[in-house]
Amino acid sequence: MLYKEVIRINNEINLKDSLFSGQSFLWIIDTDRPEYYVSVIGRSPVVLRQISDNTLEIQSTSNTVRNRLLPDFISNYLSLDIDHKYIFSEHFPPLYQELWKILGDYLSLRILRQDPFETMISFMCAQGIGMHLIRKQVSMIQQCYGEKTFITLAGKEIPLHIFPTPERLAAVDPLAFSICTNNNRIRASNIVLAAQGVAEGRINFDHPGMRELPLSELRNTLCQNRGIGFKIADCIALFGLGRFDAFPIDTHVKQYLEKWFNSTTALRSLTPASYLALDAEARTFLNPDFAGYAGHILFHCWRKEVKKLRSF
DNA sequence: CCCCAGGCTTTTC
DNA sequence: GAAAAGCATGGG
Repeated sequence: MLYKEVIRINNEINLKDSLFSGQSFLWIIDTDRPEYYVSVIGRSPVVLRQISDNTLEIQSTSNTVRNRLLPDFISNYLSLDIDHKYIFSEHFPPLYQELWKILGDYLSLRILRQDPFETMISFMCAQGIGMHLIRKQVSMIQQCYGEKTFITLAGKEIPLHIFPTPERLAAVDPLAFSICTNNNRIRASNIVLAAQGVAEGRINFDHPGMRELPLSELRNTLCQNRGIGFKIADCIALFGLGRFDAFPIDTHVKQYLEKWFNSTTALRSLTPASYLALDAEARTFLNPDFAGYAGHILFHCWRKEVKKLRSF
């Protein structure tokens, strides 16, 4: 049965940039109806469309999530509970006036609260390669190992794949799986090991405290797994565990820290030591509780406005 | 041909 | 300790 509703929100949102800024790699656009964005959240196929700055149309044909709860479900996913005024402190705009003007168009970017397992695997695919290759890997994992389902949109059935469960990925042959990891066998093996960790309960994202641990402890815990370093650990925390204080530092973040914030630390090569130094530095001009939320807005703005990247 | 992409691990000084 | 090489592929 089709369920459709319009939800109104307090803040503005840029839905497309929020979904396609590279925090989730799983949203697709139906070429016949490019204004509709389709994906599976949890195990529920969902369709979203932006109606105005602060209204969205949401659709679902699934009863996995009780449909009457869908608005709350979507609100949580899009972090609509987070007010814009928390993200940057009041001291920020006067200190960085030029940057603040450019950032204006990007403040409506929302961070998604995604599934932690999906987030972990997606960002393990993101080592030293371009965004399109990352997206290719994640969608191949979905299509090769994910359960197939459908969403009905305007009478047309669109096929979709649910992201595979930890148990499914735990059971695959790493060598065969490497066709999904850009032929990188080490990465394939690391992902299978991580999936086994989740399937066997050694990695437990539902563990009480996982979302309250001090950031350094959480990061060190996640880094126990092969293929996960500081950056990927922080991405899992930020996008998968709703830890908006986690501040992942990659090549782009390093670049904008130098150019926009005159960080001399950012001139050094990115090592564990300089990573921690940059992390501490960023918290002096970003609100520490929302450093990663702000960081993702800066990241997306940097890539689009300065690097002129079209595909993201 | 080069260098760079949402890095991490191993080896070498 | 810090630096360098290896991993893999596509695009500028």
